[in-house]
Amino acid sequence: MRPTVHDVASEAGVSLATVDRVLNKRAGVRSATVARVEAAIARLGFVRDISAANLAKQRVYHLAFIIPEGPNAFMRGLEHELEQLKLRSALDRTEIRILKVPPFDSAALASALESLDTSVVSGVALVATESAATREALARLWQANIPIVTLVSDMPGSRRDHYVGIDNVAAGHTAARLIGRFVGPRPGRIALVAGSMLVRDHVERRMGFDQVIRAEFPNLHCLPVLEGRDDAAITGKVLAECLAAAPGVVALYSIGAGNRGVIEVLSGTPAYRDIVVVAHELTDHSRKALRDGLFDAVINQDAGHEIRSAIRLLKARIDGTDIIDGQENIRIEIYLRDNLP
Amino acid sequence: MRPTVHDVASEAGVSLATVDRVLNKRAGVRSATVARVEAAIARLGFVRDISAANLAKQRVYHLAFIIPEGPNAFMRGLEHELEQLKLRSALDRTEIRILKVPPFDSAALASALESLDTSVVSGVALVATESAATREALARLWQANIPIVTLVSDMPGSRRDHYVGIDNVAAGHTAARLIGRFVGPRPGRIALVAGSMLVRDHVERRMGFDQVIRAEFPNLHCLPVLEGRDDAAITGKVLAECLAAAPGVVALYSIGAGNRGVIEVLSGTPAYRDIVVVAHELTDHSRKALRDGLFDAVINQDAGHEIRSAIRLLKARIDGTDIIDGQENIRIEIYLRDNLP
DNA sequence: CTGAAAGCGCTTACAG
DNA sequence: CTGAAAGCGCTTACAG
Repeated sequence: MRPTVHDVASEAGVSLATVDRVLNKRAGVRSATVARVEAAIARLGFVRDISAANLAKQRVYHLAFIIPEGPNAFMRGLEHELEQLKLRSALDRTEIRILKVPPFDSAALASALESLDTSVVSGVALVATESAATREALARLWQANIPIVTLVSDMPGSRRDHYVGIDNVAAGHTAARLIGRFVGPRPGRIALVAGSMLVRDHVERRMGFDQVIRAEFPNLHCLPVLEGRDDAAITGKVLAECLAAAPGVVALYSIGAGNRGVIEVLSGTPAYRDIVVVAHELTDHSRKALRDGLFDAVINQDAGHEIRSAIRLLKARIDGTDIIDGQENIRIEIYLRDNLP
Repeated sequence: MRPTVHDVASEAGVSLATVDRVLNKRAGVRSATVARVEAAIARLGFVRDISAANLAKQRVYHLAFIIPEGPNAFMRGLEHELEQLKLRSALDRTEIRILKVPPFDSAALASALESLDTSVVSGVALVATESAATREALARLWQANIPIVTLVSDMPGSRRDHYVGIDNVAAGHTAARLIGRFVGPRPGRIALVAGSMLVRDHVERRMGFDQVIRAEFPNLHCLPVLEGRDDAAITGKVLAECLAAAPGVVALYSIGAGNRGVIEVLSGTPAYRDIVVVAHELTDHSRKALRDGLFDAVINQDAGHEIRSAIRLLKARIDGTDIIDGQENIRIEIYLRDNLP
């Protein structure tokens, strides 16, 4: 049998209340007593039963998720996963609150962060948009000892405990190799369509893509990046113009969330059907494009996994427990039409 | 506040013990009383707190994992994940027992299953090898109402609750498309190296591979399957003979666990370096081959995910709780040198 | 600075 | 067939 607080108490010759004080690092215990209890804990190899503690405490984890509003299908996917979990959240004493903010708007993000009541919220996950205001808002939470996790889009150097998402430079490398290998030795140009070059993940993917194309596929050449603002209409327009103007485009890398616009343009013109296309994020549209042979590969990060991982990470920091690294590592998933989940 | 057993008891006008009897479907309650309690549960929307129940019960989950012994790196990976979890298993009231059996030996598997004490074990996961004896052994467990999960290798039609692993036909499709696209339009032959054509997963991968090559890549032609018994020396020998005898091999599909033998042969002869290679399972050897450019892609299933999923599925059946489908879906992962985890 | 007692939401003998 | 009381491993007022 595992030792319990009772065992520790009698081993240390103190009461349960005192063991509890030491266990939870509460003030007001003589240091000699603390030492006695800690020695007993070590001797017995005591590990506290978190679910019993949570039961006694009637602990509820109040987690806030801040994600961009708008039509971005991937963000809606994250929201959908959150909603699913909310339905069963009472089961695990978890209260999830979703705050939606305008996309690409760091001021709105900062004020959402400022609106959080640090006496209520026990952990925060956010899709980051960088700015000084965001940084300061995070610093406030940090000072209140509230665990913070960035989701999908990171903010290195800020007060966050973890980043839950993929390595976007490596994702760019991956896209480049797929395109380079699928196109083969023939020469040609590559069209790049991003949402905005102000967003860190798009910049990183593009950078990674460029590196591998330059270094390993000298037959290919990248055109300047088109910015479609993750909007189908704008994306379609700029892409159509680009393809009409630039001959010899053999491949296309869709960096952001503008897949619907890309699909419309490509499926509208028979001559474009041979273009090798690699896009990001598995959605209804990109799945269909993959099945129809319009897209050749889709690079994905699993929204469900990311949400569950963010929750596990926040709870682990709240409880002071360990995590399993492999479980929290978000993979750069490659999908062809054959291995769709 | 969520309703508790106390609320249900007073709502139904019975005692806690009676609520508990109804909740756990224990016999010896008048059906009128059962109805009253069930009505109260429905009216209140009561959902029982499993961790409180487990605390009161002092429940321990006794899970048995049966996996093949021997040098197969993937199986050793599964075992490693299990050992990692055992270190922290006391934390979640889970006792994991690993039984190792000779590979490809259904008689040994069956007797391992027969050795399990149904009064102790609460759930079983096994890497299946098909046979009548295995089937009967599983039927015994099924009769004792013990949840069963097949791992990595399935046994359709047997008494198992779930299969935790990939769709191997789809994995074969995926390998075929990668090879077809990477090779491009030039004609050539494909060497196939499996462990044994008596193992269901290898047969299925091969079948899926063949389907896609025939239907979509008429420039390519599959050679007869070589059987290396998942042994480096045997694999190396048969592959070397095959490549020496058959000219025009442009690609190789390593279906089973014989990657070390494949690597030795390919890296030993400069002329073989251009062969497009797709292999299964990420191990130290296959990672290195990918980085060195010897392998072009590796198809993987995540051993850690599979172990965690098997445990979640068994516990859910034991507790009678729901699962999240997306979380238990094992992906056909594609790795290039760029997206290695 | 420390302890005795009650309670978190369940289950389990034991009595009747 | 049903209920009162104690207990699972922890925490929390309240007293001293």
